[in-house]
This record gives sequence, structure tokens and C-alpha cells, in this order.
Amino acid sequence: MTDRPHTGPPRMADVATVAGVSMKTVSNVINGVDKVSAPTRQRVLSAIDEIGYLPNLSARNLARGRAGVIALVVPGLELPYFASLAGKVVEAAERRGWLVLIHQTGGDAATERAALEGNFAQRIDGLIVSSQTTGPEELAARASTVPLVMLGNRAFDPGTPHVDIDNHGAGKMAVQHLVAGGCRRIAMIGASSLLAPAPRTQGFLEALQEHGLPLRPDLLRQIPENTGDAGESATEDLLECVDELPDGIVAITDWVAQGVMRALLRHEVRIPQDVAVIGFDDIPYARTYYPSLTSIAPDRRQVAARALDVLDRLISHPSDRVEDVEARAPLRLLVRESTRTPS
Amino acid sequence: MTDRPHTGPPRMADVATVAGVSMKTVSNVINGVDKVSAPTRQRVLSAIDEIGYLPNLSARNLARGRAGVIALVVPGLELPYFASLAGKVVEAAERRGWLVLIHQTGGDAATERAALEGNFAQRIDGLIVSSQTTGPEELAARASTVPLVMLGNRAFDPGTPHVDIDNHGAGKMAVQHLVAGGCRRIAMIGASSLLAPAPRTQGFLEALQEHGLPLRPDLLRQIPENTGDAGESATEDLLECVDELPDGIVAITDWVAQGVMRALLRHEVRIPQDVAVIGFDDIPYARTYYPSLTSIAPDRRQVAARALDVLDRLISHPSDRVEDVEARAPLRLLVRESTRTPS
DNA sequence: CTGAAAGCGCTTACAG
DNA sequence: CTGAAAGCGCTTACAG
Repeated sequence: MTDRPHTGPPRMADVATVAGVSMKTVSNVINGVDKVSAPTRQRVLSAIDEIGYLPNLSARNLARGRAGVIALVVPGLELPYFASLAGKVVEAAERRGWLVLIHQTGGDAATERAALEGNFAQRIDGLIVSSQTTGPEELAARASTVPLVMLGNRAFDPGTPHVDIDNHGAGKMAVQHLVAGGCRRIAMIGASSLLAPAPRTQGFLEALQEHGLPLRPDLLRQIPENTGDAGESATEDLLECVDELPDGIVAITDWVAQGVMRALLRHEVRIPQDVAVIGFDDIPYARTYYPSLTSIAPDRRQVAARALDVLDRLISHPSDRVEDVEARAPLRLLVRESTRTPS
Repeated sequence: MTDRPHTGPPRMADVATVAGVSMKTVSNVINGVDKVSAPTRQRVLSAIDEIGYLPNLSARNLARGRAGVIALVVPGLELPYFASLAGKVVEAAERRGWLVLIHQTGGDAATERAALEGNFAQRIDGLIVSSQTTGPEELAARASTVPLVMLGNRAFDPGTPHVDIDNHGAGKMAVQHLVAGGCRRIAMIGASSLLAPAPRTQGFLEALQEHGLPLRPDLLRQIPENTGDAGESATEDLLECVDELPDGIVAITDWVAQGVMRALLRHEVRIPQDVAVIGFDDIPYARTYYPSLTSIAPDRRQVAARALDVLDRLISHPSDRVEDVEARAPLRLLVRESTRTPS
């Protein structure tokens, strides 16, 4: 052990002493700024290893004028979808040297607005927001200049950096899968208004048409919020009001789908024999429901990685044109017990 | 707007200028160290408000010799139990001025060991570990001196700071609830070995005895890991091997309970009419299963708050006696559809 | 209570 | 490529 005239954890100066170089060189090796000759580089790396040096990020960030922290704003980690997403974001951020401040709004609009403005207990360098309630209006009203990336399936103005999935395609994909399994009367729980159909509903409608299936307005149900409870009561309602049962149900999210399945099971409707059910998001528990739930979802790891790519870019080059900073994650269909496969 | 000879976000020096005091006084007001006269204090607070000052935590932490970061080590945010726990820890930490580095081990033993040693990409001031796999042996082998608080239902050596629930009491409570609902043949999925029963199993056994119910070894099932799959196959096994069905099942976790319910439903066993099911943890989705799951769990907010109390203490007073740093969170029984209530 | 100043451990022009 | 030094924005003895 080389003795250092210093108590406490090793500092960059200690590395420099051990390696017999200047701090500048150590810094160069660590941050890969200037070129360092291979042998020098090796000596520095050995010294780092020998004394167990770990950069002091407080000092680094102070010198760089950064916080080293990005915030992830979600309704809450109680919701498996956001929890899983947060896990992927944390991982992707760790790889890029960011620390993630997870901020839970509890779905509260005021809390969310404050978060959009970057009002946290600490300074942050950037912001990722995944929310059901933030839309174009809220974003237009934003005053903060903290770089922001939106996540999720809301429609945004063209100028908003966001990572999204192909919702139109997802809606089509759901119908196609149900039709392939033999469904002909397909309902949608959590559809948007037909007057201004959201992309997923649009895809749903388009696929019906492509397969020559009639549009039955009474099988399209709007719900006040995308929760299990809302899905359950909408399905109860559907079961009572409709003269003939649907043979397939597209639920706007997996969570809603679970409510749908609860209602069906309570009415002793068999899944998928009587009614097939498909959701979106692939929440962790979709695969452990009974029956397990077929779902359409992007690879969340990819969503997180793209969001961080975009955010990194916005932080490093604030002047980048926003048109370039949209990204779409590819979709996967995860077939499980709640739907029939083509025979 | 007061003009400042400075670009970038306002600094403490700017607050001092505006308030007409020294930086020391501003610091005193913010950190509440020395007494500051009420009028001075007011002037400082107004100045902070006026120029929108937010302390630079990198600078503060650098000066204090802290990282300002604690790590939370969990298997993964895909698991609703740990996700929910992480949410509570993040909230409790935010209130105390800590930033939480969430580290997911994926259940990997080597990754977990590295985390126990505090080997992260960044320096941390303390560590909270919630894990199914870390036990007394791993902790005894620990070399790091980074303050650590363990969370969860494992048995630890007396010297380990940890926040726990009364597992023995939880086991008893589960049986008592089932018995109150009329159950007489009670099984346990995820029991520990009878040779060295863990507290929860012990409580289970004790409660059986207190109610004069015989111990039926074939109704006690060990499982390799606490997952839905393991619970499902153990229950399948139980249903096939046993001559008479149990009328109540205690599952070691809610996740396991879900597997139990899957197996029961598949065999067209009615819940709770034929078999009542109770789990532990109150994972977010327990209440949306069909049938919704009765569960015993602590208030996770309290668990998180206590863990941070303990960790705060360990960080501030490293010499504190460890006997003082254990904490137990009170239990709640959440009665739902999967069990019968006393008639 | 207040002020001037050193120091935390980095990064980064700047001069060699 | 290297070195000496200023500066990031705080905290905290220290002298008043």
C-alpha cells in the first residue's frame, strides 16, 4: 500500500502521485479527453486500481457546472408499468453516468406541473416525464428550459421531444391477432371518442375495416381513467347492455384488461373460449394472471435507452433541432392464454 | 429583478448580496445551524424567494465530504413488491435530503455481493438492501464500512441494523384469520423446514396448536423460490398428492399466492368457498386479482421511514451501538375476496 | 450574531 | 503530451 499524506478516500491527486503523472493526465485518462500514450494510460489505470480510486462526482459536477442528476417523473412506483419503466430508465442512465431522481406525482396535476417546470428539491440537468395526464396544453404552458423528453402514448405537438410507440400500428396489431384467432365481434374498452379517435383507436377501426368487420358503436367503450376498476365496470356495463356478447376484447392497457377479465370471470364467461382478451403494455404481472394476458408492448429497455439518447443530446447540444429528436420503439406481440391462436 | 454580476443560476453569494448579509448567515438560515434573528432570517428567505435560489448540492456535498446519495439495492423494479418499497424509500429519502441510487441486482448473487461492498459507479453515503438471498453469512463476509440497513423478512445476526416485521406474529395472524373464517385444514405454501422453522412458519405452527388443529406435514410445502411459478407447481403437487383438500392456504408471499390461486382455479376449486387463500406483502396488484387477495403486510411507508431513520443515525453517528438500531413495523391485515369472513 | 478566508476534489484554459 | 493554478459554490473554523 502506497502511503498517502491524506486521510479519507483516495483522490485524483493520489492517483497522480502513484502513477507519477499530473492530475491533468489522470483526468484525461478518466474522461478520455486528450490523447494519452498507451503506457502512461496503463500506469494511471493501474494506480487507480491499486489505491481503489473512485472519482468524487460532487467535485466533478461542481467543476463542470452540472448536477449529474436527471429526474424521472411518473405517477407512482405502485403502478407496475411505471415501476418497470423506471427500472429500465435507471439502468440506462447508470450506463451513461447519470443519477436518476425518481419523482412520483401520485397523478396529481399540480405536482406534475411543478415537475414539468423542473421544481425539485435539487437542481437537475434534464427531465423525463411519463404521464397519462400531461398533454400538449400543459407542455405549451411550460416556462422552464430544462431539457425534457416525454414518454408514453399521448399525442404531442411536433416540437416536443418524445419517445413513443406506433400506437396506430399497435391498435391494428391487436385486432389482427384477435381475428387470426377467430374473433369476429370485437369490442374495445378504453377507446377514445369516435369524433377524434386517438391513434390506437384509429388503428383498431382501420383493422376492423380491412377485415371486413362492421363497426359496432355499442362495443366501443370509453372509460374515465385507465384503471382496473374502470375496465371492470365498463365491461359489466357491456355485458348487461349488449344483446350478443363480443368474442374478443381489446383493452387499452393491461391494467384495464385485468378489470375486463375480472368482470368476465365473475359472469362465468370463459377466457379465451367465449371471449378473448388482449391488452397493451406487458406489465410484469400480465404473465401471471389467470388466464395469463396476451399483450402488445415495446421493449421497455429500448424505450428507456432511446429516451436517454435524446435527453443526452438535448443536454449536450441545446440548440439541436427538435424535429430530430423523436424516436419510436418497435412493438412486440406477447401471446399468452387470454387469446386463441389460429388453428 | 436585482441585477447580479453573474450568469447562470443564482448562488448563495447572490442571496447574501440581495439580503444584505454574509454568506455565513445565508448558510445558517438554510441549514438551521446557528441562531439567526427573526428579521434577518426573513430578509434572507425573501431574497431566496426573490431570486429563485436553489442550493447547489454538488458544492454542498463536496464541502461536507458527503456524496448526498444513498443506494437502495433490490432484485428489480419488475417485482411489484420491491417497486412499491422503492417508491416509499425514494419519498422518505427526498424528505431527508437524500438522493436514492436504485440498484437492481436481478437476483444475481455476485452483483448483490458487490453491492453490499458498496461497489457502485459512484460514492454513496449509505446502503439499504432488500433481498431474498442475502443472509447472515453474506453479511458476515462484508468488508465495507459503508453504513448498511437491511430490509425484509430474513433472519439476521443481532448486530445487523435492520428494519423488519414481526414475522412470527404475521404467521399467527394468517392462521387466526383463516380459522375465524371457518378453516380447519390449513396448508402453507413456502413453509420453511420444520427442522429449523423460520419465524413465519413458527408462528403458523404455533397458531395451529393454539386452535387445537393437528399439524399435517403433507400440507406444508417448501418451494425453491418465492415466485408465482413455484407457488403454482407446489399447489398442483399438493392437489394431486393429498387425499383431502385443505380448506385454507397460507402462501409465503402474495406473488406465491397468485400462483396458488392459478393452480386452484385451473382445477376448478372455488376461492374462497372451497379453499381460502391468504398471502403476505400486499403487493399493489393483490387487490386487483380475481378473486382479490387477502394479505398481511406492514405499512411500507413506515418501513421506509424507519429504515431511513436508522440509516441517518448510522451515517451521522457511526459509533452508535447496533442494538439500538433495529426497528419493527406494525402489521395490517387486509381482508379481501380470497378469504371468508366470520359469519 | 457577522465577515473574510480556507478548503472540499474535481475540470480546464493556459503556458510550456 | 505535462504542470501549475484558477475556479466551480458551498461549509466551516476562526477572528471579531
